[in-house]
This record gives sequence, C-alpha cells and structure tokens, in this order.
Amino acid sequence: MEKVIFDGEYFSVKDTLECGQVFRFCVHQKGYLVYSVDKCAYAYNDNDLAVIECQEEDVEYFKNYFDIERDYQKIVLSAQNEDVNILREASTLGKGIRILNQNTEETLFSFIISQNNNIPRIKGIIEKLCTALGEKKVFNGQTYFAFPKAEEMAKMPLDFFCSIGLGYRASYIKKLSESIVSGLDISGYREYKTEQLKKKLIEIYGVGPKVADCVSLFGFHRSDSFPVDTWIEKVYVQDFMGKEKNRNKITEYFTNRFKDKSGYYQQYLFHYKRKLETDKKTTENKK
DNA sequence: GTCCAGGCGGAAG
DNA sequence: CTTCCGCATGGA
Repeated sequence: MEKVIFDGEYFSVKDTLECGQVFRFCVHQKGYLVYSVDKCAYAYNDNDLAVIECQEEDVEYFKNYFDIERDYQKIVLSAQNEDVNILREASTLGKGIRILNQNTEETLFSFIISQNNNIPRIKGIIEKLCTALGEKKVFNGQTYFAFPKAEEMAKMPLDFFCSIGLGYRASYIKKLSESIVSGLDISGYREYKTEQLKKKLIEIYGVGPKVADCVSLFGFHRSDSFPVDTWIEKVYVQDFMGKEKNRNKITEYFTNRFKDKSGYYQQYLFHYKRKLETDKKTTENKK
C-alpha cells in the first residue's frame, strides 16, 4: 500500500465525493473508500492535509482521478471575484471541491441511471449492478466489486435491469451495453470539441442534454459544460433571477457567462443549494 | 394519497 | 424548431 499526501486547503475529500459527481464511495474510518472502474482508494483529510492510500500501481491513476495537478485556488478566487452573492458563498463553502477525472464509460452509465432519480437511489442501483455483475476484488483485506464490463451487462435479460430498480431506464442501460459490445467506444470522443462532443453523446439512446453535459464535465473534464438539473434550475430562478424556462437556454446563459469556469462554478452552486436543503430537513427532524 | 429526484423519448403543435 | 406527456421506483 502506498500513501500520497497533499495540501488539504483546496482538497476536501468529503465535499469532492459528496457533491454529486460520483456515486461509488462509502464512509470508511477517517474518510472514504472510493471505487473507480476496478480500482479502489482510501482517501481522507487529516488536519490541513489530504491523504490518498492505494496500491502502488494505482498511484498515478488516482492522482489524475483527483485532478491533483490543477490549481484550484485560482478557480476559487475567480469565483469569489464574480458579482454574484451565492457564487461567492458557494465557492467559499465548497473551496475543497475538485472535479474528478472519471472513466468515461462508467460516467456515462452512471448518469443515464441518474435521470429523474435521487442520489441515494442512484448509489443503490449502481451498487446492485456492481455486486451482481462486477468482478470481485480485494482492497486492504476487504472485498468489493468492480464496475461491470459491458459484455457482462449485455448478456443479461431486460428483467435483470428492471429487478435492480432501474425502472424505465432499464432498456437504456441494456442497449448501451450492447452497443459497446458492438464497438461503441466513447473514450475516442476526446478528439471532439465540447459542442461536438455533446452532440455525439446525445446520439446515444437515453442520453439527453443534461446527461451529456454531466458526462462531458465529469468524464471528459470539459469545464465549459454546465449541466442543468432541478437544483440548478432553482439556483437560476431564485439567485440569478433567471426568466428562461427551457433548460438548454439556461445552460447557454451560464456557459456564455462563465466560459471555461462554468463546470467548476456549477459544482459549487449545486453542492451549496443541495446542502442548504438537506441541512434544513435534518434540523426540522430534530424538532 | 401526493410530490419529488443530477430527464428522456416520442408525439403533437 | 418547441412544448407536452408518460414514464418506474422509493422515500418524504
């Protein structure tokens, strides 16, 4: 096992994992176990440090996964210079958020599952998928399951996908796994510019503008993407005094305004809005 | 029982 | 081109 240490000021493991960009992680000891494709890492904050522990051969993978090379101080400072109150607050609270560099195929499957769904359920469905079809692996004495290979998924009948709670998304997942077996390889989409990339992703059955933006941002690290979901829609109406109803136009508004900072700002805003809501609910429950 | 969640496909206008 | 509707599931 290898241990890599970083400055923790702009690297919060908790906020990075819990801000909704990734669904395969669980609380463990001082921090979290994170799973990506077939790999696993143990990550945590310790005083003013961030620590990643993983197998020696995976060190470079997870350094890239956590986007270690990027200067997040610069991004946070630029957010705080914007003339929008909520963005300044959100980036102060979420200054430890990093945009992960996730595997493109796993990100695509995950965000197809995410549509019209909530985060706890998304996590549960993906976990069932991995447990049923993923390769069994061991990390630090603990067993876990890899994200399933497309060919394993393509073998399964539609009933299987329904049985793990996918609902109407079952056919999207089945068809995607079948097209991957037939040769679809979206990792090759890296050559496209962001606008073209989004068009190509939307050609996939079950992928619309929102899912395409998420895959573009979280899988291809296109920070000029700005996914608009129900939470961001609230931010747009309540905090940006937006008038547009069409989500494509809302995306356009933000990307025109924030350019290649769009994706980072989007995560700050999403995390902040959702946190306000969940904090409110937990205090209400205590009464 | 109703409403909602990191929306999309398909039909209709 | 845009708007509207149905959609599976489970928790609040």
